[in-house]
Amino acid sequence: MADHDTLSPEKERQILNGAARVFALDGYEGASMSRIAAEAGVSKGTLYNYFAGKADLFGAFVQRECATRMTLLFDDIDDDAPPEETLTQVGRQMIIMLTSDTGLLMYRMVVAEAAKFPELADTFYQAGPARALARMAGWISRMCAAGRLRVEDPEFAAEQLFTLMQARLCMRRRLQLIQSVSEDEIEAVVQSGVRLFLRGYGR
Amino acid sequence: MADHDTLSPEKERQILNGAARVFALDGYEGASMSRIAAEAGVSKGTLYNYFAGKADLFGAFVQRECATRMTLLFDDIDDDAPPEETLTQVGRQMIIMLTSDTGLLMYRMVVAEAAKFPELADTFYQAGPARALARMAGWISRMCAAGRLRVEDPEFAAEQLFTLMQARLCMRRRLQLIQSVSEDEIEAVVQSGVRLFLRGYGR
Amino acid sequence: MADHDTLSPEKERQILNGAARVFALDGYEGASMSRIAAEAGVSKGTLYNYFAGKADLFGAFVQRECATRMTLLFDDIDDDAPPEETLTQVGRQMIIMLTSDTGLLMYRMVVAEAAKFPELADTFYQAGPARALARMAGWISRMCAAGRLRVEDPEFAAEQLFTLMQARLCMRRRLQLIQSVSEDEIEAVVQSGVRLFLRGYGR
Amino acid sequence: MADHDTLSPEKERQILNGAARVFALDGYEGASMSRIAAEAGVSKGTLYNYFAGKADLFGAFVQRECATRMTLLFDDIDDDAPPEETLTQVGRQMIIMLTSDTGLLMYRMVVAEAAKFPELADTFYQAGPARALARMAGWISRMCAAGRLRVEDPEFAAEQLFTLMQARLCMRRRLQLIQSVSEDEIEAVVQSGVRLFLRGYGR
DNA sequence: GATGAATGAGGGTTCATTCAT
DNA sequence: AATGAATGAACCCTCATTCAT
Repeated sequence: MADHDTLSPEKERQILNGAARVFALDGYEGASMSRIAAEAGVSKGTLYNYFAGKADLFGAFVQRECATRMTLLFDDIDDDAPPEETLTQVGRQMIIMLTSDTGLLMYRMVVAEAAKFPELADTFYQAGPARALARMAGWISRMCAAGRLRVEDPEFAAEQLFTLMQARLCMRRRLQLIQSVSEDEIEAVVQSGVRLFLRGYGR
Repeated sequence: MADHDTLSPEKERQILNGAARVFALDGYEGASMSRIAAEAGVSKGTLYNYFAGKADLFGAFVQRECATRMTLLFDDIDDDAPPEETLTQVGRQMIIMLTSDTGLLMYRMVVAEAAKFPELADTFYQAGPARALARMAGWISRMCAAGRLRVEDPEFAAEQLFTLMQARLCMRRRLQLIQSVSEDEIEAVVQSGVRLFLRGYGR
Repeated sequence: MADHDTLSPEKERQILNGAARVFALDGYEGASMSRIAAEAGVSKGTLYNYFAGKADLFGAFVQRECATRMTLLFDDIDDDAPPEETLTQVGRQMIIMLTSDTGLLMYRMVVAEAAKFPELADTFYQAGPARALARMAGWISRMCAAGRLRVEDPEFAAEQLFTLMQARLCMRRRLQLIQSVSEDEIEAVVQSGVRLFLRGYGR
Repeated sequence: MADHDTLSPEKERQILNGAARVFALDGYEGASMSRIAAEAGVSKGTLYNYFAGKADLFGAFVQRECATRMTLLFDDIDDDAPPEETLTQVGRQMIIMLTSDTGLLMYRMVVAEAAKFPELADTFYQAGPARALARMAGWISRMCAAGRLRVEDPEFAAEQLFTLMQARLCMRRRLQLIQSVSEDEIEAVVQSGVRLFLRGYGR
C-alpha cells in the first residue's frame, strides 16, 4: 500500500504518527489531510510524496499498527505450563491490547470502514485476529494431544476464549462508556472467562 | 436531542425514515443533508426546523432505531422451560439481530462515532445492550433461586453468554469478511456457546 | 449542457457574463472557478447550483455565444440585390464578428480545447460556421439559378468566400498582433476579397 | 527567452525535446514540469537551471519549433516556371504543413496562449507566416514585373492566396472534425484556390 | 551542476447551514 | 411552516517552484 522504497523512513514514521493521532480523534472520514499534515509537522504536499492519497495513508497506518500490535502476544507460551496459567496470561494481554487507545482506535475504524474498504478489513483480520486465533488453536490442539484439554473444534474454542475476554470491558470501551480499565477489572474478567472455558473444555 | 415540542410528528417520522435510509447506506459522515431531504421528500430548510443539525438528526435516528429494534428480544421467556431451551432461543435471536443488516449498521455507526458522540453511544447502550443484559441477568437470578443454575454474578454471566454468541459470525460480519450467515452456522455457534455456558453454570 | 430549468435566468446570465470575461482572459484551463465566481459576483457554491462543473459551464458559455452571434448574420439578404452588394455586406459582418473580442475568444478557446472537448468544437461548428456556410451556399445556388453567378460547388465557394474574409485582420487578431481593426481596414479586405470572388465566379 | 549562456547545449536540446513531447500531448496548461523533467530524463531542478520557469520553457520550445518547421517552404521556387505550377506547389505544401500534427499543434497552442504570451505569438508570426508571406509577395512582384500577373498589393494578394488554402481542410482539422486529410482532398482545395487566384490576378 | 524532497498556494468540488420569500 | 437558492469554509489533491544536499 504505502510506497516502501520510501523517501525517508523517519519522515514516513513521522507522518504515520501524526496520522494515527488524527485518525484516532476523527476517524477516517472525519480526518482531513490538512490536519494530518499539521499534526505530523509536514506540508500537505509531502503527504502526497509518501502516500498516494488518503485511502493509501489509512491503509499504511492500519497495516503498521497491526504489525506492531500483533507481535509478542504469544511470544512466551510454554507448553509445559499449566493450561490455566497460559490462558490467563494470553487472555490478559488480549484485553490489554483491545482496550488500549490504539487497539480501540483500530477496531473502530476498521469496523466503521469495512463496508467501504473491505480489503482493509481483511488486511486487518489477517494481520491481527487470524494470526492470534491460529496460534491459540495450535496451542489448544497440543493441549488436547497432551491430554490436558478435551476440545472438538480447537479453532472455534479459541474464538470462544477470545470473545469471552471481550465481556464487559471491551464493549464498554468501544462505546466510550468508560475511559480506562483497571488491572483488577481485567483480572476479574480474565479469571471468570478462563474458569468458564476450563470447566467446559478442561479435563 | 430532537425538538420534542415537535411541529408535526408525522413529518418528523417522515424525515427520520428518510434519514434511516441514507445513514444506512452512507454512514454518518457519508450522508448528506441534501440526500436526506430528498429521500424524506422535504426541503432542506424543513430538516432544520425539526432538527438542530446533522448531529442532532443522527442522534434522533439512533435513538429511534434502538427503541424499535430492542423490543421483544425476550418477550416470550418462559421461566418453566428448561434453561437450555431458553438460552438457545435467546442466543439465536441475538445472533440474528447482530448479524442482520440493520443491526450491523447500528453497531458500526455507534462504534465508529462513539468518540465523537459519546452520549449517543450511551443512548444506544441503554436502549439496547443494557436492557437485554438486565433481562437476562434477571432470568439467571431466577434460575439460581430455582436451583437450576449456580451463578455468582448473574449480570456478568449474562455478558459472557452474549459475548459467546458473538464468536465467529459476528466478527466476520463486522469485518465484511462474509456477506451473510446461514441458519446452520448460527445453530452451531449457539449450541456450542450454550453448552459451554451450561457446563460452567449449570447444575 | 446547462440546466435550462434554470433557477434564475437572470443569475445564469450574470454567471455566464462573468465566465465570459474570465475565459476571455485566461482560456479554459487558465480560468479558475474562484475567479469566475468573483467576477460574476456570486459565491462559488452558486456556480455549482447552476452548472454541473467547469466543463459544463464552458459548454453553456460556448453555446450561448454561438447562438447569440450567429443570429442575424444573414437576416436581411435580399435575393434581388446585386450579388456584389450582398457579398460585401455579409463579408463585412463576418469580419466584424470574427475580430470582435468575443468572437476572437470563442475561436481561441474552441480551437485550443478541440482535442480535449471535440464535442464542444462540434457544437461550435454546427451552431456557427456550419449554419453560415449553409445559408451562403443556398444564396450562391440561387444566384446560379438566376444566371448571376457560375459556380460548380456552391458549398465550397462559400467556404472560399469566408476564408478570403480572414486575410490579414483575422489572423493578426488571433495572434494578438493587433488590438483592434478599423472600419477602413475591414472595407479594404472585404472589397478585395469580393472582387476576387466575383472575378472567379461572376458572370 | 532561454538563457543562452547556456550550461550545456546538449542538455538544453534534451530538455526541449522532452518538453516538445509533453506540450504536444497536453498543451501549455496541461503540461506539468514533473512530466517534462521525466520525459527529458533530467531532474526538475535542472529544468530550472536551464529555463526560468514554465513560461520561459514554453517560449523556447515555440521558438525552436518555428525555426525548425518554417525552413524551406519555398526553397525551390523557379521564377521561370508557369505561375500556376508554382502556386500549386506552394499551396500544396502549405496545406500539408498546416494540417500536419505538429503544424496543427503549434497553431493551437500559439492561438490559445496569444492573450497570455503575446510576444510568443509574435515570435511565431515572424518565424513562420511573416517569412512565408514575404517570400510569396516577392515572387508575386516579380511575376508582375514579368507581366505574368497583375496585382496591386502583392503582400495582400499573398495573404489571400494563403487563406484560400485554408478553406475546408484546415478549419476542420483545427476543430477536430476530421482526423486526417487525403491527398485528393488537398489537391481539390489547391486547384480550386489557385484557379480562383489566377482568374482574379492572372493575365 | 545536478538532484528531488519539501513546500504551500491554488485547483475543482461538496455540503452543512442560513434566510429571504 | 415550508421552501430551496445562496453561501463559503473545508474537502482532497496537484504542481510550479525552491533549496539543502
